Amino acid sequence: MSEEHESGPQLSRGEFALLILGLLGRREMYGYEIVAELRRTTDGAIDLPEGTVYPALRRLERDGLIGGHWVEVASTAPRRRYYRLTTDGERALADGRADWLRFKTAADSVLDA
Amino acid sequence: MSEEHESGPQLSRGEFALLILGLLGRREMYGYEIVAELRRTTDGAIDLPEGTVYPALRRLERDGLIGGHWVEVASTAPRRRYYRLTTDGERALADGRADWLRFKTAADSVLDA
DNA sequence: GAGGACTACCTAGAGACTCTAGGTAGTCCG
DNA sequence: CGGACTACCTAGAGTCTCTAGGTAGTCCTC
Repeated sequence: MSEEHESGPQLSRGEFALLILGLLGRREMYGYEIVAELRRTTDGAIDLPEGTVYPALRRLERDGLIGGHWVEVASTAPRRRYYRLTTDGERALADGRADWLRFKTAADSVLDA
Repeated sequence: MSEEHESGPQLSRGEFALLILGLLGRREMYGYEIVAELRRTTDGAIDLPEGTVYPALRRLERDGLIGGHWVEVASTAPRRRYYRLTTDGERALADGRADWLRFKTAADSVLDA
């Protein structure tokens, strides 16, 4: 009673954003690289289309979780927008990791037993 | 080249539907019970509002993954609509479990390392 | 030198899902 | 009578993912 468990939205709402934060927690990366790295790191299990990633990056930047800056690579090649975590982003990543752990355990207990 | 990995939509699109299938893989249940059982089984980590569960049940039934039937409990109490997995539902649950395993491993490799 | 593949970015719009915030209707308790 | 509980339901807003493109330059191959 009065527990008032704040629950709120469960993980899975923007689950992919957490994966992007996870990658950016390692080092700066640019959008195109994130797509490739996600595919490589997960052996192809997670393969987000660019149309999913670029908007997600803009949302994350808009929300102040990541910061981006343009980098000219060569006069010939396309420039890249590199992103890194902000302080808020690091906090969100830590929270997200905890949520993921909880959710994973919970889902396992429903799907396995 | 020609790899053409069919990828398709990742898990997380309708992730909660899989949890419902997981519960129904154990035994017949009705909507209100599913909400409570999900909360109980997961120690409150997953606490779906009824407004999420009832529409999900109707989608699953519409898609032929579960079948429902009304049961009168007592002349006084509200009747319940019990659901059980269909053959297609069992197959979907098996596929979903495999997807979940892949996704879980993949997400861990992004979030941990 | 045309076609294709690759690096990088971008957008619009459709579709699907989750959540909020209710409502119905009866029971039981204080 | 107010509140809590069992069970069901819906409408609408909001958010996200995906499809399906487009831009623009480089490089390789036939």
